[in-house]
Amino acid sequence: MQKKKQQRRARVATYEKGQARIEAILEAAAEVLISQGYKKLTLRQIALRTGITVGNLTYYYSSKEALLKDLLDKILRTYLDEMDRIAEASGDSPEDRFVAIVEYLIEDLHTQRTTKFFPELWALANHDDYAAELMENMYADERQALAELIHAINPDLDERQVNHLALFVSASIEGMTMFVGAGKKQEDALVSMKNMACESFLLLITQPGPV
Amino acid sequence: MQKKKQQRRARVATYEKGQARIEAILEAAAEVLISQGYKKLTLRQIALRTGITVGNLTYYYSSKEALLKDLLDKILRTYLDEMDRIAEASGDSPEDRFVAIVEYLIEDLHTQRTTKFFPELWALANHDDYAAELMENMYADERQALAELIHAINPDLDERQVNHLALFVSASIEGMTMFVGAGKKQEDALVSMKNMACESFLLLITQPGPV
DNA sequence: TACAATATAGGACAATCGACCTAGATTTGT
DNA sequence: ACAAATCTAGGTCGATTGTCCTATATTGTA
Repeated sequence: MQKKKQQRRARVATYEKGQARIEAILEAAAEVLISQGYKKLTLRQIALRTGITVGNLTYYYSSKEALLKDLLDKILRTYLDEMDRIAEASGDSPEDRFVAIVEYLIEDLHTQRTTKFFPELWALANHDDYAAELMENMYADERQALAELIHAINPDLDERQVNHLALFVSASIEGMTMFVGAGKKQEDALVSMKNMACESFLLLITQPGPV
Repeated sequence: MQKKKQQRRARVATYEKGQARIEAILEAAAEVLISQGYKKLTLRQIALRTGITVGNLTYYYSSKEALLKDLLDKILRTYLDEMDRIAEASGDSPEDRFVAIVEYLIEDLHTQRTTKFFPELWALANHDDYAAELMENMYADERQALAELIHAINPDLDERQVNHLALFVSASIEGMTMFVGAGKKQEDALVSMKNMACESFLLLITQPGPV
């Protein structure tokens, strides 16, 4: 048996003050991660940004690992929630809804938060099993939403084709992060990318080639 | 005047032994970065893997920053060199050469090295100016090669269209890293992605929509 | 108002990091 | 073969890290 170790997430905060503190801590941690990178995501930086002491921080999170888990959970959940909101709020035709999601995902790239956070997540997932699993689950949800719309657009596609198309769409969009993200040199090409992506994806869905 | 500081790269190694040591150090550093991530890329890990002492390591690299620069230079150069080789070695028609490059880039994803290294590079580029510049230069070279072929395939496209198409192609491929890379859950979809990408890209190039 | 639960501050601790120093071993050119 | 250049080992140093501990302050409740 290897390192068991008491591994609760955040301390159960019963008072309002404690609840608010945990929120503040996670928001401060997100800001540090995004503005300074994972290397500088230290307990002291987080405490400083939250406006509390390290001692107080460790009262809420007994380990950095637990804090990181809550942080990743919180951030990824906001992205999934927002995507669900977009998917439900947009037009009735599957094409409209598909385009709405693709456009949302691409437009979201020109926020500093998204541009900086995801590469950190991908690097983290390289060597952190929990981050890898969380990331995989998030993208699986995203692909599921895309796959349903793709199937509705072209019901002739079999399940494998639909899943692979969703995967291609998702991967293509994520790849834009390093090029048209906030502050990147090609940022002004974001609109072009959006149009190309929509056109290309719809063509691929409605007129699938061999394989 | 801020931190000037003597900033040579590697010590000028005049003996054969020294030259070989530097090569061994950079290879060991690459292995550590890929197998353990940037967080564990410490002078002690690198020295251990090289089979030398930390004192000896700092004789060749007076700072970790200098070592990292040489490491990134070396790795990125190998990718550009390989891409040039592929571009020249493949068929005569621009379509063939375009497809050859796209297929090479995608197939390369199922090596551990590529799958692990690039997310580390992207995260590094988030907060390290040198890494960001080096990365941008590499992708600019890649886009240049793609753009030339795209123009040859469809000479009717204007320069802006060609550049944006090259950007879309490059971004789409990079995005696959997190999904069909070595050890990823969707790795078996790599062949499908390759076919979809080639089909989709060629369609986009030969039948461009508005914008 | 009292008392127990919760929250906070401040510091100590071992471990690890990059950087630096010095003395000795090895290699090369003469 | 010998001196100079190069390479190597081993240790120390201050700074930073996550974690832990104790004393005090604040809060909710009986």
